[in-house]
Formats: sequence, structure tokens, C-alpha cells
Amino acid sequence: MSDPKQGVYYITTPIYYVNDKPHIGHAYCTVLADVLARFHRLFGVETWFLTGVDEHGQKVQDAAAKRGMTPQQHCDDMQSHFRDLWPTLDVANDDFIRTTEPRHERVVQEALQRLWDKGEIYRGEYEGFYSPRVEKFFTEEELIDGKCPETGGDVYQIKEANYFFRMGKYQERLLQHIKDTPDFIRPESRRNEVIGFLQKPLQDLCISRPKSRLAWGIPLPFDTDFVTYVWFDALLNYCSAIGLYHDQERFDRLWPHVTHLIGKDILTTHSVYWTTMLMALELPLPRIIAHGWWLIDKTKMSKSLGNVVNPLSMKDKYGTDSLRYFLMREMVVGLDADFSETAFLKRHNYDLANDLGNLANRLVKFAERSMGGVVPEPGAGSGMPHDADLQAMALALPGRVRDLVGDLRVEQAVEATIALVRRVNRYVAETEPFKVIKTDPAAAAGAVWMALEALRFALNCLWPVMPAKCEALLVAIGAGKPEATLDALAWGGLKPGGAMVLESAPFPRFDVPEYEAAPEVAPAAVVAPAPVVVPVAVAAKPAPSDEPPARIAFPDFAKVDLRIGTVLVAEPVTGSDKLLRLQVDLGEAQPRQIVAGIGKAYAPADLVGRQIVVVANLEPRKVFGQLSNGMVLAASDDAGPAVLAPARPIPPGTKVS
RNA sequence: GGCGAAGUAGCUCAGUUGGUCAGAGCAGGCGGCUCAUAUCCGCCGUGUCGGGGGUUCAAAUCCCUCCUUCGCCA
Repeated sequence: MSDPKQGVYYITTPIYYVNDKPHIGHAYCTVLADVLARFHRLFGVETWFLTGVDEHGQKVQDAAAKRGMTPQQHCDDMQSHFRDLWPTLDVANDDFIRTTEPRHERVVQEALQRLWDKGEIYRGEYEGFYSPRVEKFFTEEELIDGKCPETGGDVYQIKEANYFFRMGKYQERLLQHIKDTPDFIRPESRRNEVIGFLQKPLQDLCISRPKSRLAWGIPLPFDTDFVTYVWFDALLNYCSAIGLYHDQERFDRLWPHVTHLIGKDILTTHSVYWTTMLMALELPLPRIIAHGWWLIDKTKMSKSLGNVVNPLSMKDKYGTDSLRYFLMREMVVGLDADFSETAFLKRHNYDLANDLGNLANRLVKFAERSMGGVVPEPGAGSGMPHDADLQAMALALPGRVRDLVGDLRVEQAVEATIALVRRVNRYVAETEPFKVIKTDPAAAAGAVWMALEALRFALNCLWPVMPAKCEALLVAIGAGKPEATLDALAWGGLKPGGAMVLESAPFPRFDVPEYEAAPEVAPAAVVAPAPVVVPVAVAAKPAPSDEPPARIAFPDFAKVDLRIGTVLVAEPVTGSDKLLRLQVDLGEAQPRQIVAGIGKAYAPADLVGRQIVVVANLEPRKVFGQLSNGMVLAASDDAGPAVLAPARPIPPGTKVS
């Protein structure tokens, strides 16, 4: 819980690996932290918001070497990728920590020394297979074909002295803490996972690396031949940044109220490693929130898959506020969510442009024309029963938002706020001030004031999600600055006479890309497509040549109309053993007949329902007396042709480019 | 394999502790308004709440089982 009663809220993001290129996952986590921080400030809670970067480890050392730099130079350069990104997303972190900063390294060494002195750390021997790519050891059983089970990379058998943290002895205490503290780990499904994890014996944790193998780390204070394991180093950032061992008073004030926002991939690290470290250090335990992944085309967003949605490009195309709104509205904290430009534009158009932006716009424009462009007098409102309804809903919103955010239901808090916006639109339709003004100007003015005041409530409640736009809109409706806290948000706060200024539509609508307008559901035959492309023979095959073909200009390529098709019917062509006559759905009114020379490699039945790539604007020609209206693409080798297919079901007729 | 979670309208999903919980948004259809960003407002859903069995006066909501999907197992 946010526990506003405690009066302090300290929220952290993970420190991101400095080698990483920022992607939507980083952006989401950090924006969520920012939104939670802003909400808690609105709740009147003292708030501190920390993010930063993790700069030690093998991969940093390697990357620096490749660039001919020292690791420190490399980090100094790379860290700006994160540090400079956050302001462009309106993220207002209070601090940004780097693990190579002296203020951090000192604390890591102090903590290590204390644990060493207490006997929480001992010298032992580590034997295993080391994978440099992930900087982890594996047992022989864990290897897959003698390779790293996570990357498939090479591993090296290593036996070496190392230092170990007595993590295992905290197993029971940790389990008990999880059971006693329902909100220690959220969501509950993740909490259950950790409980399950702790059913097996908990080993001690190797916390060192010999300097001979890895130099880029914090030296152990009690044995300078070793550096600190990156996790042990990195996790302590949460403490070092707020004053552990050097500004103890500040640390003691903030630390008991810490919430770690993390991705579910580092759940064990935080809930087990970090928590037991804190136990050994005799420090209070944090609360942990594990959020989900953004899925792009139903697969995990990941660098290695190359399907990164660059948050910079999204915000540049459509605006930071809309991106923040989408991220907060669309994801249930803890679960996965789908990211697509279509979904994004729908949210933007429906919620922000149609509902919120249009509401502000219609009120301001009306007031400009009929009320001198200033906030009108409330008078007795519209004089209609709708006034009480509207006011009640507006008054209930701040408390509801507070409850929902406190329970991490951010998406519901956003929805509740937009619901008020919709209610205001309805109120305007019900009270019709644009008509009433002709007969009863005071009532029309009252109705407009009521609508503006309710909108002011919504904008204040939405401010943490879209600070810039909400501030601009509050100015536009003559309400001035946002309230400092929700407690200060009182009905009647909108003063008559304030100038209303709105230069242009606050949220312009965008066209949803045409390709996304294709049928969302693939034909039944495509629901379970043949997943694997089997080698086969093909209609036309390019003559293999060692000479690269001459280059062509893009317009030449564009002349070829490649389309995704779904095979509806496939049958042999009489008189040929390698030709098949296909009926292919190209999203057109009628299926197309295409003759393809793949009969030796594919049985007709195997092709039905399969998706293929077709040259759709090839001149039709007759083959064995059959009209072939297009060509099926396939690649041939000694085993025969293999037809090309999309990696997942795609609506027939979709252009290939 | 072990443990866990989820399967609700065409789509995306809400549905705390069993009794107005069968809903919202989107899409689609019809109608209204015209202050407004072709925006806004209203009306329209006979959904086996994955299948089957059970507990109960009463279950989407509890129990068992099956199917499917997903997650965790350093």
C-alpha cells in the first residue's frame, strides 16, 4: 500500500544496465514510478523518487574495450542515454544514481565490511561452468549441449576461491516474512512464485569475482584481489542514494517506506537476494511491485528480437502525454499488456481527442463566443437536477482515485477520471447551455461553470499521468495552476472572471494506419497455420548465381506487388507431377487461381490453410492449360523448394514490403 | 516433471469476502443534438461466465475433475 498515513513514500526503479539501449520496458517502469510519485505528492505525502544506472560488470568492461575506452569513459558516455531520456518523458526523478559514483562505492564497501565483520560472509570455493555473456555460473546439469542454457554461448569450467554471503540461513525468516506481509510482494501471483521458490533449500550466494577475471567492479574491502558481484553492488544503490552510512537521518526517514518497482524478470533478485541482504544488514525490508511486459505482436518486447518500439519515436510522433496516458491506461500493474500503434491511436483518439480534448475545446469556444472568454458566474448552476449528479461525481473522484492508486489500480484511476469527463460531456448535452443562452443567460452561464468546475476536478486527478497537458488545459479553462494536493481541490475553486485561452485543439486526432484496418480475425483456415515451413519444390526459382544482381532503385522494387495469401484449395494439375493448382485468398472478392511447381515437395492437403507470399501483379499466363494469376514465392535448395510464409498469421491481402 | 495463474459478449477486458454480477470500452446498427476536433448524447447484446460433476435455498464467484493457454523452478 502507499500508506499515506505514514507520510513518506520512497519509490525506486531498477537501475538500468548502462549498456542497454532504452526501450519501452524501461520507459514504462520509469513513467509508472513517476506517476506514482506524483500521485503521492498530490496525496500530501513526502515523496522521493530514485532511478539510475548500473555500470559495473563484464559486459561493460568488454564493451568499453571494444570501443577503445576505459570502462569509466564508456559509462560516462552511455549513462546519458537514460539520464537524458527521462526529462523528455516528463519524468521528474529526484535523484539519478550511478554505481560508479563514490557515494555509492563507499557504501557498498562499508556494507561488505560490516557483513564480513559479522561473519555473514565467508571465503569458499566455487566450481562451475561460467558463461561470460550472462555473468553466471551453471552446473553441468544445467548446460544445454555443453552451452550456456540462457544464450547458447560458450561456457568455461572454472574452479576458484570466492566469497559467499550466508543467504541460506535466512530462508525460514524470509518465508515467514512473506507469509506475514501480504503486500510485501505484489501482485499476489508473484508472491506465490517466491513462496514456491523457497520450498527448495536456499543456497548461499557467491558475491565476488576474482579481479584476475573481472576488473571492473568494486573491490572487496577485505580482499582486494576480488571485486563485488554486480548484483550485490547494484542492489545497494537503493540505500546508498538516500544516505545510508553517510546521511543516516535522511536514510532513516525514507528507507522504511521504500517501494521497489521492478520487472518480473528480477523478482528473485529483489525478493530473495536483496531482502536477505537487508536482513543481514539489519535494515527494514522494502515493498516490491513486479510489473509485466509490454508485448509487441504478442511476443515479448526484446532487444534480441529486434522488435523494439522506441519510446522516443512514439512520443515524437504523438506526444509525451499521450504516450504516458496510454502506458498507464492500458496496462494493469503486474500483468502483461499489448503494445501496438493501433491500440495507442485508439486510446489517443477516443479518450483524449474525442472526450477530453473536445470537451475542453467546446466549452472554451462557447465561452469565448458567448461569455466574453472568461469563466462565467456559477449563479445557481443550470437550475436542472443534473447539477447535483455532476457535482457528486466530481466530488467523489479524488477519494476514489486515491483509493485506486493506493491499491495500484492505476488504469482504473485513469478510467474513473475519464468517466467523469464523459459525464461532463453528457451534462452539456443535458443542460444545453448553447440553447438556453438565448432565453436564460444566467442558467447557461451556470451550466458552463458547472461543466468547467467538474472538468477542473478531472484535470487535477489526471495531472500525475499527463502533467504538461493537464497544466495547459487548466490554464485554458481559466483555472490556473493545478492544486498542490487533492485535499485542496474543493468545489467552488474555479473563480469567475478567469481568462480562458485555448489556441488550438489540445489533442489533435490521428488517422489510424490503414494497414491496421485490415480484418482483425484471420479466416478460420489460418487460425492454426502450419507452423513450420517444410522443404518443397516451387513454381519459379531464381537462377542461383554467384554474381550479385544489379542494384535497383526503390521505385523498381515497389513495382512488385507482394501479398500475403491463404491457400484455400490445392489440387494436382493433371499431366504434371510437380504442378499444383491453388485457390488463394488474397483478401479480394474472389480467390485467385495460381499454379505453382511445388507438387514434389508439398502434398496438396499440407498446403490448405497455409499462408504464403504471392506476387500479385504478375501477368497471368497459362500453365498446362491452367490459368495462373500470380506466383508463389519459394526458395529452393538441394532438398527442393520451401514456400515463404509470414512468421505469424497475417490477414490475407496484406502487402509485403 | 513439480508448483502456480488464467480461460466472461466479435475484439480488449471489469467483476473484493457466493444472493440487482451478467457488465464497461471498442467495433456494428438505429436515432438525437449541432456549442465542439465528422466530435458529443441516447437506444440496441437469448453471451452454455472453457467442458463435466459436486456443495448450497442461491455460484462466474466455493470444492473435484478434464481441456486449453501462460508463468515460476537461482
